[in-house]
Parts: sequence; structure tokens; C-alpha cells
Amino acid sequence: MPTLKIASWNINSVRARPHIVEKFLTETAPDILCLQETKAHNDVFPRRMFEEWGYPHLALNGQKMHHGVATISKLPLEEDLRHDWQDNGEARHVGVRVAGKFRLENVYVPAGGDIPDRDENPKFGQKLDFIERMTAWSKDLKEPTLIVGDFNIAPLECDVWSHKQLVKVVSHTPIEIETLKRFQKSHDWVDLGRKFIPAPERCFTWWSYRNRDHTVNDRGRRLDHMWASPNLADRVVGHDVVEPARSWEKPSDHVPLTVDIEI
DNA sequence: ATGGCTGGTAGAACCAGA
Repeated sequence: MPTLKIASWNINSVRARPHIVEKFLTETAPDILCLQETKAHNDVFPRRMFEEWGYPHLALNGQKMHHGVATISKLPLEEDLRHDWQDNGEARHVGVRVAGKFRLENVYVPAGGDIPDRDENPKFGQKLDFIERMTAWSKDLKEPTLIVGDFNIAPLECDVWSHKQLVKVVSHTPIEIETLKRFQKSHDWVDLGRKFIPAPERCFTWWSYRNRDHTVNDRGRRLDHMWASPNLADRVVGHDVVEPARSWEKPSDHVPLTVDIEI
């Protein structure tokens, strides 16, 4: 049966990293690439670069300076939608239908600031509210759906380098994890990362820039995810975390994930 | 030793990321 390869990558500025985007597309050859943190308004998005690499179909939701998502495809994309789940105008989602077969939702969940307290830090509350709105949206879905992106939450103890040292750090706090679990339960989303790399096996997708050599203490977190609706999950036949990308020249702090879907 | 870095934008002793 033919398969489609879908990739997701927080690129931390698409215009700063054409060299590694090209390397990834050449080596991995996904049919569709979902980028987060493009940091480019739609007017300055490097469309031509992707066209020249064989990806002429784009669904963009960008803004100046921060955030921004882009779904880049070899195949035509249908019916793109943009949800503002934070209700503040930030560009953090674009959704499309692929080949008339399934929906592909590309999302960049807010980081949530430093202090894990809604009253002291409004950004933390906005992050939780964003996921609550995703939960309300997700309940009513009927179509086979793949939701991918930077969720900015590492849900399992084995999704971080030290559960004990990160349990009070935004991205791994109990309230974030409970909020994400409610989202997961609302549609019985299948966490494809852990379907293919079962806990407690090590699996990280992000390492801070602040360590000179991220491999020395391996202080990673699994912040990026690809989740399938129950009526799609059985058609996902492969998954990969492209960890070497963290060591490429002038890397993003996140690495790409891929899945292979039978169509 | 969870900020030690990085990018965008302005022209910062900035902001944001997580």
C-alpha cells in the first residue's frame, strides 16, 4: 500500500535555517513538512525556496517576529483553517485536508513563560487555556486526523532527562500534564511517539541551546509530538525522530519527527 | 549549572523561547 511521509519540526526561524531545511528534505524526502516557530510574516515567507525543492503547496499562518506555522507540501492541500486557541491573535495553528483522506493539524502550543502559576504569570494561564480550547475542538472531530507540532509539554517521566529536577519547571508540571491528558482523552488521541518508542525508552526532541554540547549530559525533553485520531492510528506504519539534526550546522533546538501513513 | 544561547528587530542595559 502506498504511504505518505509527514514531518513536523520546530525550526526556530525558517529564514535563518535554509541550509538544514534543504538537508532534511533531501535526506528524508517527506511528502509534507509542518514547521513551527517560522518567525516570518506570510509576506516574507521563503515560498520560492520550497517551490524549487519540489514543495509548491503551502498553507501559512505567520506573523512578524514570533511564533508562526507553515505546512509545506508536494501534494495539493485542501481547505486550510486557522484556529486562534489562545484568543489573542497569535499565529499558532494551521489545518488542512490531505489527498481527500485525512486532516493534518499543525500546532505550536505556547511555551507558557517561567513561573508555573496562572496568577503570577498570565502566559502560563494562556497556555492551559489554549489546550482547553483544543480539547473542546477535538471532541467533535469525525474525520481521520493527524495533529502534530511543538506541544511544549513533556508528559511522561521518561520524556525528560530528570523528572525530579523538572517537576516544577514549565513543560513538565503536573497541571500541564493533566491538562494535556484531558485533551488526549477527549478524542482518544494516539501518541505515536510512544506507540513506536514505548516508555520508558529514552526519547527526546529538544535540547537547550545553553549547553555548549547538548550530547554531554543529554538534558533533553520530548516536547514535540505527532498524535493520530483512533480512526487513523492503525494506518500509521512508521515513525522516526531525526536526532542527528540537533548536531547539524547552526541547528534548531528542536529536531524533526516523521510518520509514514498508508493511504 | 534551568540558563551558561539564539533569533528578530531595533538600533536595547530589548523580547521571547522553555
